[in-house]
Amino acid sequence: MAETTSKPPFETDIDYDRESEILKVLGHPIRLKIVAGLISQACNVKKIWECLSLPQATVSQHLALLKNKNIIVGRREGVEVYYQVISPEAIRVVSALFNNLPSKNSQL
Amino acid sequence: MAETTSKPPFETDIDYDRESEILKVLGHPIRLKIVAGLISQACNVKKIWECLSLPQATVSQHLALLKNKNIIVGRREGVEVYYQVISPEAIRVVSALFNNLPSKNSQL
DNA sequence: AATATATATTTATATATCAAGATACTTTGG
DNA sequence: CCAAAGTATCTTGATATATAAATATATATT
Repeated sequence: MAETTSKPPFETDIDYDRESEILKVLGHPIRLKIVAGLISQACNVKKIWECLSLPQATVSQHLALLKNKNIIVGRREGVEVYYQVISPEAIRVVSALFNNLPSKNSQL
Repeated sequence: MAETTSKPPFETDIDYDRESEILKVLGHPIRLKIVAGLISQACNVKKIWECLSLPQATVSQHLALLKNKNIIVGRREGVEVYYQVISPEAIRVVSALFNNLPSKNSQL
């Protein structure tokens, strides 16, 4: 049944909306820094904004976005919230971008 | 000297602006489709917008952006312009995103 | 309950991006 | 030079985004 034409280079059976959404979220220097950092180790919010010398609210907003897009999750430990990256795509992308071996930090 | 403190997870010696810029450019479904397609084979503009069923102007604008950010280059062949991906980072990122072996389509 | 610390949300404003139609440019053939 | 095909740019209105500032919430300790 059909589909005999030579497969064009522009696929249609990939969720480009979701994939590009991940790239878009990572496509901001602050969020990329945050995610790259969180890949190497989970971290609480205060340490993040102190390390990056950014206003707490700014970091919190970016974290909220990353959380809403299911790139990271936070687990509460007392007063603090520790975030970590849970999106395999995000981990692969960031690793590839920085030319790390994808297995190097592999948490999954 | 100095720098004896345990290296924090948030590096500062990486060009996050440029790296995030690449992700941002790729972070749009149309551009991601275009780049993914162009990675597998260089292509002229008309074929691109025909394949994607998009207005020519829309595709041309996205191509212009990709060109300005040095993700792709076009070479003219008569009336047509053939585009191809030249950014190694973009190739790595897209390959990683789609979980391809990075060496699979490797043109470099 | 009151306070201090950590984190989140809301609001306002400036800026950037998007899609698509209209128009202009470039190259080739006549 | 002119017309046609392929491609690029300009424009406009709609939508999304970034950041700061202020405020709100949650938790732990006293």
